[in-house]
Amino acid sequence: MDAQCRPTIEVAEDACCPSIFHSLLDTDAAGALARGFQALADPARLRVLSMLAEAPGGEVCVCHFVEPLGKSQPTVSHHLKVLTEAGLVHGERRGKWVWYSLDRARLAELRAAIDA
Amino acid sequence: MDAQCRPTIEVAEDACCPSIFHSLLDTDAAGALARGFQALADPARLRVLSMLAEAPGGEVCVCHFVEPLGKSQPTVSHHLKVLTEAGLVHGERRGKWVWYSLDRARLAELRAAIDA
DNA sequence: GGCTAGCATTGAGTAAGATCGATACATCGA
DNA sequence: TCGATGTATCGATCTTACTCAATGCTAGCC
Repeated sequence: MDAQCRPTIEVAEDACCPSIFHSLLDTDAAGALARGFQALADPARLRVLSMLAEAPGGEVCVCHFVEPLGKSQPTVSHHLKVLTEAGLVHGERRGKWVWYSLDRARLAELRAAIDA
Repeated sequence: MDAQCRPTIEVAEDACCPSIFHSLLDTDAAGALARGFQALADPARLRVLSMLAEAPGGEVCVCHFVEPLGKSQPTVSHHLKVLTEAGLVHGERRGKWVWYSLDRARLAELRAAIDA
């Protein structure tokens, strides 16, 4: 930090102080957002979301994920759990099968956050 | 996989085959997207982006990040490098200082990807 | 009940990421 | 040239995440 280190445009002296940044995105909000993006930060999970977005009926049975993803069944189940805990998808059991669908509202939240 | 496992809405028998999903989001595209979201998946980096978005002049000197983030200088430098390699920011040296600014086009790419 | 099939959980191994102290590099002023 | 300051890199440590084999649980069928 240095008195000569300030934005190139003219601003009030007080405005070039770190304190003005403290309230922009508080630690809790940043953490919550980061957990959401963390759920998107895996190729397999992105492909799961892609499959759900394009699926007829908007839902996909777990058994339909395994072969296209090229991952073991436990690994697929793990990724679906991560997405579920992030609020991005939710599953519903029907007999022997579990069907997953997108939570588009939660996705919209993350998309909106990028604007900030 | 089971013959009785198909979407609840009526579709052609052939449509309920994993092969229709193979081309939705290929492995390379998913990997590139995942790296972008991985860069967003950290509270400190989100706060960096927030500070850049709100800063007068659209740029912030490195020295202005350290105290608000509550991280050591090497850690801040590391996060700025991650953001730079993800194409989300870029830095410019001016004398002793390095100023960082947002790459809003890259951010828009990630935002658009959530729609897919 | 016993069997099979679909899915979730556990445990272990490996890889990747966050953090910081020490240090190197770059720039500026004396 | 030398010292001071801002930033980046290195090395080490610690935590977190991905992956799969083994196992457990649930639902349907005989």
